[in-house]
Amino acid sequence: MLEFAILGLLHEAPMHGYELRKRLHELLGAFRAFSYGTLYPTLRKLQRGGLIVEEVPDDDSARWGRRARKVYRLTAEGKERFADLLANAGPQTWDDDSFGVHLAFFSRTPAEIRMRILEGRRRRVEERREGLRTSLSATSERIDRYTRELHRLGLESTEREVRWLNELIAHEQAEQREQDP
Amino acid sequence: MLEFAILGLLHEAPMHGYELRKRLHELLGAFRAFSYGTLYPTLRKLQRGGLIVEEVPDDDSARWGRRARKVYRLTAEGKERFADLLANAGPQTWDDDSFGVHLAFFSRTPAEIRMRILEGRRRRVEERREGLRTSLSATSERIDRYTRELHRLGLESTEREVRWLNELIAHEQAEQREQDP
DNA sequence: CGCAGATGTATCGGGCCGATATACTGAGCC
DNA sequence: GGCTCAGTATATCGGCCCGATACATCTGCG
Repeated sequence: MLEFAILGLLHEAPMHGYELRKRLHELLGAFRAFSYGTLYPTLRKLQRGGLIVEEVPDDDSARWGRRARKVYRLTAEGKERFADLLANAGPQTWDDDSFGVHLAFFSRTPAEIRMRILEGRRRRVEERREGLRTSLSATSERIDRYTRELHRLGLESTEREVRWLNELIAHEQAEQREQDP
Repeated sequence: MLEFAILGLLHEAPMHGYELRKRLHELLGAFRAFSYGTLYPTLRKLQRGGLIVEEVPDDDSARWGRRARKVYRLTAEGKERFADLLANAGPQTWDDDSFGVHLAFFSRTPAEIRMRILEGRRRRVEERREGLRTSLSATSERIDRYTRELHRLGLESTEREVRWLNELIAHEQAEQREQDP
């Protein structure tokens, strides 16, 4: 997931680790964090895989004190890999964790993939919603007041997300109709 | 987290792994999964720590084929440990991941700890809400339509959760007043 | 009788987090 | 000039947890 996000962000411009993390936070803030403890190892992994290259700017003015910042730039292979990941819409794509990240790069995602992701996510959230409805309608003595409240909040947010997804899907369809004759 | 949940569930009755997972799912379904890949290693860890004991029922009728189910029972140390964890209300308690689990065992949590957790969680969610408001009000060209939509959904759900927390907190306070003269 | 689906235990590789260490920069203050 | 403090920047390590996978048994259905 972080690999995908890094590749997507470096598409905008070359960046160093700290900056990547800030942009990541800006983009996903509420949904996903990604700590440095994952970021730096992942950068090294991408580097080893030849998807990004590290560049220490020799331009003195671009330097920062005596310490050099490491700037990462996407390679051709990296761009290719990102395109592959963009076109990939599997079941894990609609996980809580992945969905937000994929959405953040939606404007670069092919229209029919966007649709598949949106609909897959909707199915997923609807399933969860039904589970919560069942659990709430059951007059089970097993579930106490607080758990019930938790499920009530869960039900509300799944319902809200389904509505939100429906809006997005409708918008996509409208756009599609504009494109086609 | 899983350690906490297992200890809490075994408080109800001794159980084997599969059953624990089902109860866990019932309790947290929408918020947290906990796969077997975590469950079984954690059970062994708890066993090594002396917090639970494994009991293979010698009663033949309780057996399941030739293969014995392993039933786990809480020890006195385990109960003690769970009580400690219940009384502990630190900043990680109001993480997305932990909060749901803690709430699921709220009826066994001391009232003032419940209050601290609820208020801590509220602060946390309010901070996230403010971040999203800022990001949405900024007329930034950096953020595209889809990311904006994502933030809009995030804002709505944080707002709803704050309201939900306020209700819970009000209810707690009302209960407190009933107790005290 | 056979077979699908639920029950049940277990391992392994890998992703990610939180804590922690280290070091430099710039602004504000006296 | 010298002080502190917040922000910038890179990095490692232990540990939690997930998904995939494997294997075995029981139950109900046709």
